[in-house]
Amino acid sequence: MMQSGQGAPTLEMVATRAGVSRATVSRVVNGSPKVTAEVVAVVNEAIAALDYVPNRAARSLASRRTQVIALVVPESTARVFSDPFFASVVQGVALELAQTDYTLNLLIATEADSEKTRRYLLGGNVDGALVVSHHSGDHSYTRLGRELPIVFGGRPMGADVVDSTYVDVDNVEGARTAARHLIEAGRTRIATIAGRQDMPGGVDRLAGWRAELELAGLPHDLVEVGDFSPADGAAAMRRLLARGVPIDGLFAANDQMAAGAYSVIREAGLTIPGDIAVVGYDDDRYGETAAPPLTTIAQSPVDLGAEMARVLVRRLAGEPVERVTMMPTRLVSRASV
Amino acid sequence: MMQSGQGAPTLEMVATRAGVSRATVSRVVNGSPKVTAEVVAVVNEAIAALDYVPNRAARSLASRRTQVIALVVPESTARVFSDPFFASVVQGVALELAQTDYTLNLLIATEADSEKTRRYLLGGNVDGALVVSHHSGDHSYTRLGRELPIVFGGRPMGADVVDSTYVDVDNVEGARTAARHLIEAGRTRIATIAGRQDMPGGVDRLAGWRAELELAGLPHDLVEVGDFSPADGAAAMRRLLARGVPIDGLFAANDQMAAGAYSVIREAGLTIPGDIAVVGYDDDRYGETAAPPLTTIAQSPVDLGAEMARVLVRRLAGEPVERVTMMPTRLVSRASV
DNA sequence: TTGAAAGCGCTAACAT
DNA sequence: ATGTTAGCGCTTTCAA
Repeated sequence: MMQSGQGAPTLEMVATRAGVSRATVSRVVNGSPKVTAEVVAVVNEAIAALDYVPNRAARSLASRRTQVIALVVPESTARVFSDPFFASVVQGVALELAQTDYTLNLLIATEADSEKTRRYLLGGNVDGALVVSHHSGDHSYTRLGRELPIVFGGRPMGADVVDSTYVDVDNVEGARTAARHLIEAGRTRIATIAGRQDMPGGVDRLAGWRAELELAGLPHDLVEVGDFSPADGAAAMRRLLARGVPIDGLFAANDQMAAGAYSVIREAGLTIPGDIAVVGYDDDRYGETAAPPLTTIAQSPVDLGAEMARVLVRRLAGEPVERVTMMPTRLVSRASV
Repeated sequence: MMQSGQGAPTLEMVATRAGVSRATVSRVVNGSPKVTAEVVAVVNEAIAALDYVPNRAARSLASRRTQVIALVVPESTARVFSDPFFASVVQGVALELAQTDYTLNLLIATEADSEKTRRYLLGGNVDGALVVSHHSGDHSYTRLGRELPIVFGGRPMGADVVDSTYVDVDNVEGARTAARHLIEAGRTRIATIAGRQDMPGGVDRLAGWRAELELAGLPHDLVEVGDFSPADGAAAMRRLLARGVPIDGLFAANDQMAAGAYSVIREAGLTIPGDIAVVGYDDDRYGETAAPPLTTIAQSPVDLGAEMARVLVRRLAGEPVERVTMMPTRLVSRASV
C-alpha cells in the first residue's frame, strides 16, 4: 500500500547526490547560517530532485526534540466541546501551528486515565502543551507546568496560578461592558444568568457584571447560575422569573444560555427588549438569527487559540514570553437591548 | 518520581533492573506472546518502578511505523468548524484513538498549501489518515487513498469514490424519514431548504426528501439551496415564501438553517407548526430550546468519528474492513410538526 | 524462550 | 565552512 518507489529518500541519498557530507545536508535542511550559498543551492537541488522529506522520528530521536505540541482538552470541557467556542480555539491552534514546524497532537483527557495523560506528556512525547479551559478540580495540569512548558487557554484556577502562563479573553471587562450597555439603556433591575462557578469564565463574568452594577449603585442580587447550556439557561431564567421581582435587563454568561432564556421569556408573555433587554456572551452564530437578534459580547476564540500557540512556540524557542495575555472583547449591538 | 541524574528512563535501564536483555523488555512492552509469565511480571515490575514510558521517536524509527494518524480537516470545512457537527466528529476520533496506541495529529488543510499537506502525509509522517467532509473540488485526498490508508468521514465526491473507504451518516434515509414524518402529519405542500450541492450531505438529503415525496405522489419543486448557515437558511426561507405558493411543511437540511427559517417564518406572521411544520437535521443543541422545539433528524457525530477511527485502526492492523459503513439516524420528534 | 548485534535516519560535538 | 564520528532509544533478525 505504501510504496511509491523503494522507500523514502534519506538524507544520506541527498548527500551523495549533492556530493557533500550528511552533516552539511543536515545543516542546510535546518537552515544553519554557516553554509556557502553555492553549497546550499546544490543541496536544495538534490533535495528537490529526490523529493526528500526529513524523517521526523530520526530527527526527533537525535535532537531530543519532538516538534510536537499537545493540545489537551479535559473531558469535562469536551462534554461541551460542541460549544463552538472550544471548537474554534482548537481551530485557531491548528491553523497557527500549521505555519510552524510543530505538529499538533490533540488529546482528550478523560479523568479516568488522567495519570496516563500525565505520563504521556512527561514521557518525552511532546515539547510542550496547550491546555484549554480546565476547572478548579484538575490541579494536575497546573502542576505539570513545572516540568513541561505549558500555556493555558483561560485562566487556570488553582494554587499554582501565579507561575502559570496563560492566554485569556478578558471576561471581566467583557461582562462589565455588557452590564454598562444595559445600564446605559436605562435598565435598573438587571439580572444575570451566571456560568458555572467552578470555571474561570463563569466566575469572571459574574464578577464583571457585579462590579459594574455596584459602580452604578444598582442592586446586584438577581443572580442564578447555569451550566452554560441552553437548557440550563432556560431553567435559570425560570427561577429568576419565579422570584416575582421585576426584571428589565438580563446578562447571560453565554449565548447558549441566552437562547434558553429567550424561550422562557417568551413563554412568560414578556417581550425582548420591551420588557427585558438581553445581552449574551460569545457571539456564536445563533444570536444573529434569534428573534430579536441578540446583543452580545464577542471574542475571537480562533484568535485565542492562535495566540496560545504563538506564545508556546516562542517560549519553546527560548524567547521570553509574557505570563498573561489578555485578548480583547467587543460589544456587538443588535436588537435585544 | 523522575529518576535521578539522566532524563527519562530507557528500555535499557528497565532491562538492567529486571536482569534481562533489552530485546526481552521490548517484547514485553509490545505484548509478544512468547515470553514467560514470570519474566513478564519481573519486567513489568521494573517498568512500574522506574516509571518507564517508551520513547515514541525511537520506537518509530526502529519499527518504521509512526503510530500517528492524521485527522485532516479541509479549510473549507473548518470555516464551518464552529458547526457542532464537525467539532463532535473530531471529539469522537480523539476519544477513540485515546484507547489505542495511536496519536492524533490534527491538520487543518488550507487550500493554499495543499501540496504541503500532501507531502506531509506521504512523507512517512503518519501511518494513515482520516479526512472529514470534503467537497467535490479536492480530489487530491481521494487520490491519496492509493498511497496511504485513508478513511473518509462522509461519502467522498469524486472520481475515485469507488475505491475509497468511508463512514457516513445515512443522509438519504434520514431525509426520507423527515419527509415521511411531514407527510404522515398530513402536509402536502412540503418545501425543503437544501444544503450546498457540492457537499454529499447537501445532495443526499435533497435526494432523500425528493424520493419520499415522489413516492407519495406529492410535488417536489419547492427547493431552495443554502450554505448550512442560519443566515443562509433565513435567506432561502425568504425566497421560498416569495414564490407566493402555499407551503405547509418544511424540511431544512440542517438545524442551523432551520433556525434561520424559523425567524423568517415568524416575521411573516406564520406559525409553527400551525401554518408550517418544520423538520430539521442534525439535532444540535439549539433545536431543543427553539420555540417551538424543533423536530429533527439526529445522528451521532461523535459515534461517526469514533467509527472512522476504528475502521482505520483495524485496517492498519491488516484486518479486512468494509468499504462503506453507514451510521444510523433517528427522528427526534418535538413540537415543530 | 531469550540474547546479541545490527541498524532505523538523523543531529551534534569535535576535528579539520 | 565542511567532514568525521558517535550515538539518540528502540525493534528485529539471527543464533543459541
